[in-house]
Amino acid sequence: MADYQLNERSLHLFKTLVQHYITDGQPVGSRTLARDSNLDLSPATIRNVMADLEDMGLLHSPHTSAGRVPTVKGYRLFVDSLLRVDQLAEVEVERIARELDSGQDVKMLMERVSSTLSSITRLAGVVMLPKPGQHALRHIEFLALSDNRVLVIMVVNDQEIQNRIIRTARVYSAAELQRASNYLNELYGGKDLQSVRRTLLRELERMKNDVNDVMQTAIDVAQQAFQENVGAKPDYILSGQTNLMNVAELCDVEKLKKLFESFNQKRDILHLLEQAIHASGVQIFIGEESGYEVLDNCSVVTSPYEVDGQILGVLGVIGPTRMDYERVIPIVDITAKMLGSALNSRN
Amino acid sequence: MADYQLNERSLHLFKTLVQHYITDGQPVGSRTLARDSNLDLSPATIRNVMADLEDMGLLHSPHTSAGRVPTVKGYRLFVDSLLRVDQLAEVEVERIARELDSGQDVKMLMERVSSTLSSITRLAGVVMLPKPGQHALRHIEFLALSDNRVLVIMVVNDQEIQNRIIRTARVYSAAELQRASNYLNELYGGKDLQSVRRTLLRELERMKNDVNDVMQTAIDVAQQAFQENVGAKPDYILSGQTNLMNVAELCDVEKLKKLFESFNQKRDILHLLEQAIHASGVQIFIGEESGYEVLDNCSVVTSPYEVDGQILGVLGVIGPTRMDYERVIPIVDITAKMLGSALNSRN
DNA sequence: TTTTGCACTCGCCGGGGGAGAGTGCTAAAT
DNA sequence: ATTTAGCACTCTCCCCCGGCGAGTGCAAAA
Repeated sequence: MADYQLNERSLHLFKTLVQHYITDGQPVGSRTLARDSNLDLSPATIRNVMADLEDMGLLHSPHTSAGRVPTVKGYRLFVDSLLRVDQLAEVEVERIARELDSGQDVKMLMERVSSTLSSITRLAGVVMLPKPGQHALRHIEFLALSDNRVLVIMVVNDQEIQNRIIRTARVYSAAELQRASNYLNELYGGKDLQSVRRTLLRELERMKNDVNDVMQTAIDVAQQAFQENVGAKPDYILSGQTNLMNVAELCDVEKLKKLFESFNQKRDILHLLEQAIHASGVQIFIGEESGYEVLDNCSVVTSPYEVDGQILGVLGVIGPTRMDYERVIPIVDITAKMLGSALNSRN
Repeated sequence: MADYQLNERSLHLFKTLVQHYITDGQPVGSRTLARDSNLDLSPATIRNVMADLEDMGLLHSPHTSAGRVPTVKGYRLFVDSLLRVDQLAEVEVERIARELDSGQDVKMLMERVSSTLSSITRLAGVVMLPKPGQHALRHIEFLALSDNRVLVIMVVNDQEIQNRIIRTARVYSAAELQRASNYLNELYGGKDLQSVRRTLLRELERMKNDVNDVMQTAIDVAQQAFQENVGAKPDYILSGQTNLMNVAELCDVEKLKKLFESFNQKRDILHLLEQAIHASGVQIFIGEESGYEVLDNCSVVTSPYEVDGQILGVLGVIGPTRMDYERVIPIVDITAKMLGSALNSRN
């Protein structure tokens, strides 16, 4: 068994083949490739090269007499070594910037990003919300409602607002609540939510009965307010699923159904995104590589977004394995950077 | 042309046919109907009856030699006159109650309702959020953020919280904002948001320069806070779209795509729901009756939900025309009532 | 090393034909 | 007068077949 080598020519042919396949979706044969490659070679020669590439596991024939199609390994090689990523056209950059510019709160901004990604790439866009543990408590406020209910408003990171309504054991007066919130703001302003919670619990334990009224109220109420759901689990926003229906490979209703169900269940996608958050820069999961069978025939292109070097979350798109990487990659890249600076500028 | 009459027998046969078609999805022929009707008639007789029903426009043959299928008019007759709606089993009522019971805020509750509807009926559930104009301002609060930004928190109807961040021309101190909110709460607490807005604008016009500091601040800030988006347009929540993929009639990817796109664009669905909100009790839109072509082959079963006789919104399910009305109708009905009382109990 | 020539393999597509389901009509039965 | 039986007919669905086109692999020539 000769150990095959990838010379310039075969690489060029391979790259041409992949590009052709990405735009067409059809297996590409030797004649077509001979025409497209600008190499002035006969189909027969091309066939020999293709046979070698197939032996190397980069190509694959759906059946005896159809052209060749890239394998997962082939895509890997393509995106890792062959792809040259174009600079994004100025127009597109501006378009992204424009779409992102007006945003009320963070969640809305994220929705914006997701739908922008999906409409520009014509794939499904996904954005994972900033992961928890990064939330610094900026301000907390209590508001008495009727029936022992208290509205808690927390401003975190100076940009995100969380509300919850809690039920309390007894009625608190507006003044009591005011004092409690003053107390908490003073003591814990700027601290991380998780640690606030831990500290509060410890405090409560240590002081038991031996506390003054203000603190008693504060701890009582705050304890409930921070319970569990603090900075809720990271979630994601998905847009443009309909775009996936245009993709021939996914036109099988059964497959599509599975995919959508997995979107609903969130688990698989979330795992994948969590994996992606640790790497920096654009990352590409090709087909089965993701390890989630629902994502067979799909690739996921992600990039984390960050503020002040702190990675807050990850965004990207989901599409067919044969998506137009040359276009998608810079879009995801730029979008992540712009989201980062958008988040930055509002601090 | 004899004017056909619907005697007991033909009605019974018609009803049986519709029920059969609803469970099977297959055109039903004379032999099948003869077996199912318990009438001890031969297929030939049935055929005569069916021919009459077809002449009346209640049935329709997909082609010469397939059985019959109900027309839209047929469905109308069926749901209006023939359907006897079963009491919902105790178990199911409890299930709905259980699914609805824990709910933090209103939006979450609505999401809950929508997904409950969809999982119980195995169709797509939809809930329109309370329409605007019903919002009584309970409390308003301002919180200074950095960079001339102010967080506005409004509690409306004592249950729903709205946040927005506004940018102000100059920096306001916490004390100023406090006074402004006191002022607004005092003057406008309990009033409808829309009318608050109108009054404010008038006020502003009349007083121009001749106002004291507190009022100036209050009006300045409040004006922005109430701008446009007050009580945002009514929106809706949709769950369980995947269920629609199970429905044979909708398995055509093109059709499904259109439907989903219309869900995303919201317009059509929203119009329909707005129509439904004016009627009381369960309402059923069958196929093309809705007037929206995307909803061809679909029916929409809705019911408004109300608190204290005040209709707040509407909920329902979307499914294939041949959905199981006998089951779906009481479910929608009960759910609307339960949502009403759930909303009531939190006041 | 590349090309030409050739036999071979598949998938796709359209036509043909049988099976099955269901109809409408007519004539007989009740 | 209504219901039934009989029958010819129609239409869909499905399977099978064969031709066509695209593409391959191999061997021999350039």
